Amino acid sequence: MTKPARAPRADARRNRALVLRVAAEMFAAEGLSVPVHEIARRAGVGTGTVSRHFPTKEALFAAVLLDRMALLTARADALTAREDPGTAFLTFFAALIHEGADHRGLAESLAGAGFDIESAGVDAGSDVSGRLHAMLKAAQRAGAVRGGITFADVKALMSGCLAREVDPADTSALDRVITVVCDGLRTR
Amino acid sequence: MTKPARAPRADARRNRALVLRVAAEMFAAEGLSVPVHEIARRAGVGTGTVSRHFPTKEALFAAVLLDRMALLTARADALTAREDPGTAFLTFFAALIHEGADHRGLAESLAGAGFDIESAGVDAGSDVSGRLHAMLKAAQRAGAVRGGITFADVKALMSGCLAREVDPADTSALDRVITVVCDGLRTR
DNA sequence: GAATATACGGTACGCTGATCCCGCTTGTAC
DNA sequence: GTACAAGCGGGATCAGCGTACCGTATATTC
Repeated sequence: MTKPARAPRADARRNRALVLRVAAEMFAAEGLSVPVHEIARRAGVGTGTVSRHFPTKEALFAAVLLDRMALLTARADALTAREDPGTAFLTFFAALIHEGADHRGLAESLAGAGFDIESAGVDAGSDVSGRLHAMLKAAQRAGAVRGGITFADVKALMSGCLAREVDPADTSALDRVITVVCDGLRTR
Repeated sequence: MTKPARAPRADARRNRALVLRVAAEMFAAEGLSVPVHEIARRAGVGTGTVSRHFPTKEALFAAVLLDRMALLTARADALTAREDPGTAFLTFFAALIHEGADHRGLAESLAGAGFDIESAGVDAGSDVSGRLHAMLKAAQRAGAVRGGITFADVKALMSGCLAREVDPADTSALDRVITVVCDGLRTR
């Protein structure tokens, strides 16, 4: 029933990987507004090649995020196992912000400008949001994070730290902002 | 030398005010992405009329902000006169965030998506940024706000509270986020 | 080495939105 | 009331971007 569908050609596999790598770099550096056309040019392929492997720009972005997300999920699980709930949550929170700072496209997506990560299905397999949510609840039960805060508040604060105003080259600025927010999240 | 330039016609003045009012509402409700075309339609005028009064979309947005900015400056001065530096700063900080929450266009602009307020010259006359900066420094001198924080950090945190994730209809969510950030800003 | 499905490059198309322009209308001055 | 500049509406124009298509090239299979 399911047709055998022989393995894709070697050059196709290579091109797919190449496009994915270039797209990751460009989304990270320039944000979601980089033209697909430009990604193709930088990868040295035609636009047709890009759109065949990734039918839409959104699909391309989702593919870029997928593997990154898997790494983050693993990180979350490690923290949950090793640290107390409060530390685990705040550390993962900070890690996600750093991730976004290295990745303008991701930050924009979190901020709601462009594609919606969750609706793009990126989150489906590697459930980063779910992990963060669970860690928040655990930290609150442990009394480390103030109780009124909702998961939506946390996401808002996260994307807040990634606002363009924060000079991405200035890591100390990012750390100051993270410190302010984390201290604010802690129980008084 | 300066030509007499007789006063503009009554209908022109009326139309300018009308467009300005409609544009303010729509930028507030929909953000910077609302088409100029749509503003004209809602105002019941042609696109030509809009572009004659305001040569570019950016100019229109700047005009919308100008009077609002004047109000905020006055508010800042009143707070500085009446309150201690720490309270004045944090209150004004919260007020600016609430202003942005009522004004999606302003929030987007602060977040760096779209026009840059400062380069649009909006801030030139009514110096809201300057006021906030001065209030921050005063609050830090008074020991109410932690010292390491820079003005850029404050702007980042501000636009952070305005991220799309915060449901604008849910004022309590906004207040929770503001509380977190303000507590984080205070000296330990 | 020949046959063929697969993949390629790049052009063409359609869409959206900002800005410009021009023929007509209307407020204003005398 | 008349003349005329100022102002008006909205279509034309231009630019940027994503997507679909098609003739050509090439990896794979026998």
